[in-house]
Amino acid sequence: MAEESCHRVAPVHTHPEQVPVRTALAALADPVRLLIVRELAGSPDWTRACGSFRVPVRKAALSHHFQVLRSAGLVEQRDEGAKRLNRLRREEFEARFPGLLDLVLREDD
Amino acid sequence: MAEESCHRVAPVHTHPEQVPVRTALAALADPVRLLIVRELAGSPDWTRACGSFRVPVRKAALSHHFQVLRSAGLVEQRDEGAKRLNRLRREEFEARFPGLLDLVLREDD
DNA sequence: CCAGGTGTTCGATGAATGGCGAACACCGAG
DNA sequence: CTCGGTGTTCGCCATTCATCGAACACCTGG
Repeated sequence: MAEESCHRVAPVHTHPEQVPVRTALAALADPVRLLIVRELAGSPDWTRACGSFRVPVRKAALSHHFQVLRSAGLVEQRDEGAKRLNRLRREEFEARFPGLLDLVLREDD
Repeated sequence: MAEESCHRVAPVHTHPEQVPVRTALAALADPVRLLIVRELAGSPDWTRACGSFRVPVRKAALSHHFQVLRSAGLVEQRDEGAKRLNRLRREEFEARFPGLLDLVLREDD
């Protein structure tokens, strides 16, 4: 019945199309998540593991933030060996919330 | 020294230009405030008093939400007799956060 | 197989947020 | 002036949220 071999449980994703506006706004309203999204926007897809971001929180909190970002349709994750690589869902998110991503990326604040 | 006559203290406003993105996003991420903004968007300027909105909270909470909306540069208020009339700061907010207002107004969710 | 690195999950905790009623302040109508 | 309506402020309470350390699971390199 198993689709693939005996790998660890894949992360649960939500497609931007299914995301309510409030969820997207709330996800982007947090300082740490904003850091992650911006840093991720400046890196090629699938080049950043979760632990590679320069954020002022520890692993547990970081893991929680990635859960929120997945639920908001902002981040996609894939397991690569021991690491979990990330990708910003630019196109899909832009299609669902036009201009929103640009808005938070073009900020210094 | 008084600018006008002996009126009650005017509400404190923040211009959208001075509003950090996080503040704007957080303000719009609340269900009640979203109701207010949407209802306000469907009414002409200065035609809606605070108490005239169909929201599921009482006066005290409502007053709090308007405080948040003012701080986020979303709403402007003016005293007219005993009532406090409201206006959605469409132009200014749009200039500061292009597309954001349209995004939350074009939603059914 | 073992060790080290990566990430998740599980309570616990403290802070922030949103809600309420009550009390107060202000205005216009009578 | 008194009253009813409008809105703010003040405690107080409940819920949510971000954070942590510790324990666990998984993968890779030796």
